Amino acid sequence: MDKEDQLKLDNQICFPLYSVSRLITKAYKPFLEKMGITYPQYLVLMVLWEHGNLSVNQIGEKLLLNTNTLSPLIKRMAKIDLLNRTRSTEDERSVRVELTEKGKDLKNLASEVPQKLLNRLLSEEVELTDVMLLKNTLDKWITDLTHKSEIKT
Amino acid sequence: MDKEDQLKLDNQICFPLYSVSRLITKAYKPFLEKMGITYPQYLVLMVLWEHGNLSVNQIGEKLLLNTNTLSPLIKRMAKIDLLNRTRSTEDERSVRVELTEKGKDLKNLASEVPQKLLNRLLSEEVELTDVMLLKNTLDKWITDLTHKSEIKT
DNA sequence: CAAAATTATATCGTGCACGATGCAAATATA
DNA sequence: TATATTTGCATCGTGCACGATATAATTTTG
Repeated sequence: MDKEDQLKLDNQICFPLYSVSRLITKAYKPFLEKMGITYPQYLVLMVLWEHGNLSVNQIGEKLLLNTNTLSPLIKRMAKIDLLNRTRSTEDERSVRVELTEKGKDLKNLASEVPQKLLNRLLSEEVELTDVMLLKNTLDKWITDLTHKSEIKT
Repeated sequence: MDKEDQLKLDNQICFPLYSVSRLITKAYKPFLEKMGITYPQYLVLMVLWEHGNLSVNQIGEKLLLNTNTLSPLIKRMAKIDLLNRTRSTEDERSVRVELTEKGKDLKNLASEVPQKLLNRLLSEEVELTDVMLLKNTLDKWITDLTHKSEIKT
């Protein structure tokens, strides 16, 4: 593959990754809308369901997000009564995030989501082929990388 | 895998996809900053380099983006003199997007990017393991899907 | 112990994404 | 041909992402 080809859209790992990521997020949307939440909010809930109360920072570590994204996000979630924010007493810098009953209850609704998503994708040919395309690009890309790193060592 | 496990972060295809996509975009950043562009702007340029002048709509088809995203994006690119926007004379609704000399010249700089990115990722253990994690999740996920669709038919 | 460095969170500005809506040009239809 | 529909683009509002910066609390260091 020459430099010209490498500049083509499908040959750069980033584009399939970027578009499939958006596609899958969109596939989640109808289910999340029923729960009244967005996709990043769903991620925060999943972390809290799994690990219990955490600080803003700890949530960020799990999701690879900084506070400049998380702070407003968590505040919006507090506004719709999914969680409470309280300053820690031992460390006044730290904000403890705690699920409300409403936040905890959503887990029941959410537990159906992964299955429903799979079923939905099975009936949507387009999305599935895009996912397969990503898989192929990713595989090729990883083969490339491994090959290169072997040469280096 | 029961419903409880399915709700865990790493078992939902969306999260690795979402975080690796952001990770890779971030890896592109230093290279794109030298060119004075963002990642979505880089995508638009790649499309135009490959296909020549296109309408806003045609660009959207390649990138899977609607005009509510593309219109402002392309206007920003026009502002920094990467391209020109002209209403088509045959069809007054259509806007033709045409690279400026500056936009065309950027291709030379860009042609180095894919190689440099690979090298960068080879030296960044963290990002690489995340990519591998995505690959594994994706593989497992696709196996699941194929299995399910076989049962259905 | 006081000054410096670190840490946890928050705010600001910019640029996406995207659903909803609007509008004018082009096309289809009665 | 008048009307309805479709098409191409744009705008608006909301919610992320994220670099840069700020601030207060805590910890480290001289």
